[in-house]
Amino acid sequence: MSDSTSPFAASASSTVPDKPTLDGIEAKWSAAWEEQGTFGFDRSKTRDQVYSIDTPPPTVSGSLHVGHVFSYTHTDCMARYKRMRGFEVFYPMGWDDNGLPTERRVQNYYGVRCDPSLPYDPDFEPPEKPDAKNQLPISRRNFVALCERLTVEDEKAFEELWRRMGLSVDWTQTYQTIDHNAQRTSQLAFLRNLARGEAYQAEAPTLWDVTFRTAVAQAELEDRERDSAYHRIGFPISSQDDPERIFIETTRPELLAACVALVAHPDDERYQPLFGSTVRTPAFDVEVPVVAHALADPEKGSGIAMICTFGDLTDVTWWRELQLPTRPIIGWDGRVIRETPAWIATPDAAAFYERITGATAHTAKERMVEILGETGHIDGDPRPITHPVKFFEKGDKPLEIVTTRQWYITNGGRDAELREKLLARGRELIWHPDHMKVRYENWVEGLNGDWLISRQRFFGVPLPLWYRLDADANPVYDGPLIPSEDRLPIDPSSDVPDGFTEDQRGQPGGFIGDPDVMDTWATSSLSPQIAGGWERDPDLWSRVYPMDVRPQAHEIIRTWLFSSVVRAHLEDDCLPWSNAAISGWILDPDRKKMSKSKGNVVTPMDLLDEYSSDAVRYWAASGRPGTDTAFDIGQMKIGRRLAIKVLNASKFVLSMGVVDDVSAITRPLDLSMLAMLRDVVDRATQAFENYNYARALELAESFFWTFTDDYVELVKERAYGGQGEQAGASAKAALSLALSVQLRLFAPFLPFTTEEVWSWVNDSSIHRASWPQVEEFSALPEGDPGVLEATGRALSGVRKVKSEQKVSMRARVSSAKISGPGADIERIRQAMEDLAAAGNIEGMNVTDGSKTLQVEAELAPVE
RNA sequence: GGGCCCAUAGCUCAGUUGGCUAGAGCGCUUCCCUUACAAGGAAGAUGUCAUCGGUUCGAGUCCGGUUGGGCCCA
Repeated sequence: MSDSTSPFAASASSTVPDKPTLDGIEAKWSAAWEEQGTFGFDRSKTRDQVYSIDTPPPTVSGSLHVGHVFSYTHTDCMARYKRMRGFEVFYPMGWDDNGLPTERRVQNYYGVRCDPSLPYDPDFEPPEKPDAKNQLPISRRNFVALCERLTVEDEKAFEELWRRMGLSVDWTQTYQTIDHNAQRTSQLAFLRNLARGEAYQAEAPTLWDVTFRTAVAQAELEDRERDSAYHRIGFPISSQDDPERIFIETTRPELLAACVALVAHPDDERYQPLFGSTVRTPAFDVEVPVVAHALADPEKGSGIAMICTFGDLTDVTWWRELQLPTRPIIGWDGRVIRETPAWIATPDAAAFYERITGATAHTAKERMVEILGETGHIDGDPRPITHPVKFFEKGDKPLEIVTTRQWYITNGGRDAELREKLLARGRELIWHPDHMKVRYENWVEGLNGDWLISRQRFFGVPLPLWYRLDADANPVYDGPLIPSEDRLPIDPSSDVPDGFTEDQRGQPGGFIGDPDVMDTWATSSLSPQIAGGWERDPDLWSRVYPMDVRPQAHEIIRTWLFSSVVRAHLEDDCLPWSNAAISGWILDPDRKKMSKSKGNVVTPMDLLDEYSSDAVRYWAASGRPGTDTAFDIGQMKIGRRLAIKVLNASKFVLSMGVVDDVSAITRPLDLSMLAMLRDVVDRATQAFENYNYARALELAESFFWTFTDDYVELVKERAYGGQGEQAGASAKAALSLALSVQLRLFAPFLPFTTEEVWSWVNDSSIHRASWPQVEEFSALPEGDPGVLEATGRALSGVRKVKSEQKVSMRARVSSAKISGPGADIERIRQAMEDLAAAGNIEGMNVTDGSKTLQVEAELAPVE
């Protein structure tokens, strides 16, 4: 850390280049930082000296886009600020390769698909000419190996971008969400949840994606508006002598065979007489009761609905609360189950069922409508409607609801007391911006079940469990077999539980492994534990946890943020971090969210090449926390201009010679400029403390323009020695201090440019220098900020005359008359020599009089 | 349907706990090669602070309604 009384380290000899440039500085300095270990984490520091960041691991199989540059710059600005404040910054980097996006990418890239029934082929090589349409089935282990192979490539591209952007990450602290440590941590945390009764398995209706053939959690759902149609279907009333029929309207006639009841609102007078009686399902002739429930909407359709196993989540509620039977007809492949169900009893009914068996939901619907038409049970034409349908956020077929055995972790969705505690955690967390807290609260309050963590996928962390097989080789789900913690991570499909041998796998009296992997969020929710060395490196863990900040985007508050809070609360009864910094989105110029599917994404590396990393960072850092920001090339151009200006202004100041004796600063104009700068330091620091890096940048930038446009112009002649040695020393000392402070104010935003300049006069990195403090100004006599402000306005007045006369700014002014309010005039008088020099004014008359500042100037005749 | 955020110059946005004549940059106009900077610099023009009402000595700012936009949840 530099001596705070000295603007620059005196030891370094000044090496100011003739023509400073931004070209190549990214490569130069990222290599230097790597070599010098500038951002290495010093683990001798204790928790109170550390600022730890729970870095978002990017999905490496996704494409790099400008949104990455945007939000990661925000975090890096905070990291660099905290580092300069003297904190030891723990800034690891993770790669999120675990999960479905990687699987899909591997399928397309190599033209393969995973078939877990196939044996491992140690000599397998992927096809040379992948055919995405005709994918080659391979074993799970081969498939996972390809996933790992591809993610290594993807990670290189990300790391290259991060380094080029200047993220001050400690590159020795990296992790992958699928690596050995992440698997061990996820499995260990799960076993701890299991031991405490927070993880449990249940046979329950489960949202199911038929394409990926996996269960989906509430957090992964999204509603999509879809065209559909109400089909009006008549149900005969059971009593023999009643020819009347009850008409329901349904969008899912294909589930008629799964119907278990009809339901109407208890207050609905039309249907009250029917409650307690039964009707018969058309075609299938199954007797079902007519029941009452408040969730039935009298306004919807005919006001009476059929309850099926399971058409939607309301069906699940009715089924649970009214204790209705289970009659599933949709299988895990999304097709009608081939075996005729027991409740389809008559030969006619069985023949009808035969016509829909094996069909997709879509086809079954068409056939069912046909059947009902033939039997005269359908009334009129379908009535088109649009309605919201539940989808897996990564899927493209409507979800089905099937009953399966799955693992869950408690998250307050079924436990009011836990929910209240998690809501309290949300209030305890400091949100940036504050209003994002509401997203969390809305989500937690709306939970309607526990967290389903089983996923029927391949590239993920396996559930670390086996089940005993009974004498008939059927699994005994009670009392799963659990590995000891020191064996983790395990893969139950190849590892063997204690007390068994491999040849007992699948045999009567033997065992089988749980075939499922965990939800990716079950791993990602442990990113602080994975990066911070939980149960692996207690020393590190004690220095970094709970962490200081989780930076992330707002659309994953319900997933990543919430699940992380759940894990930390359950495991350590604490928040995983004290702050959440929520970044906004990048919008294209039409104010649409930028996304790959819209084809409006810009390749970040090209931007960095064109405008320089600091310029792009400047644009990113001007996006306030939580605020969506327009993608704006114009801002990058300004950033580039600012960076070049910093180089040139620094070259000027440093070529004057560094004067690091603050006692030499005596002139009112110099003290005025420094008084303004002192205030900027104070306010920029406060802004950073509130995570408002954008405000800090704005303050620094705004001062810098005043500094270069007015102050430097005013003192230039004096600094060159035009007013004697003492006056010159005051200017030079003020310039030196101001430059040193401003470089450090800009360092979090323009790390390359400021480091380049710093290196001309320092041996050590600016990024380990101390953040400017108001104490650096405390040895100075008090300055009046108004002197520079008023004198600057007077200088502008002189320039205006020259501009209007269309002459050069160097043109001589033979006489200038400046009048204005007494206070302004008093201030201008204190810098009159500088003003005369900057304006090239020979005779100046300064009088107190007019209400506003007036400048008249007479140009000297051109010789 | 419930909730949150936003609306300021042609564009992108600042505007702190209410306080003098509402700011910056881009773009535009007119100029200037000046010993830090032509990838630069100077000067200039540009506003019904979405709208209606309220509180106040005073509202871009606080409160309520309306309109428009975005997002989250159902």
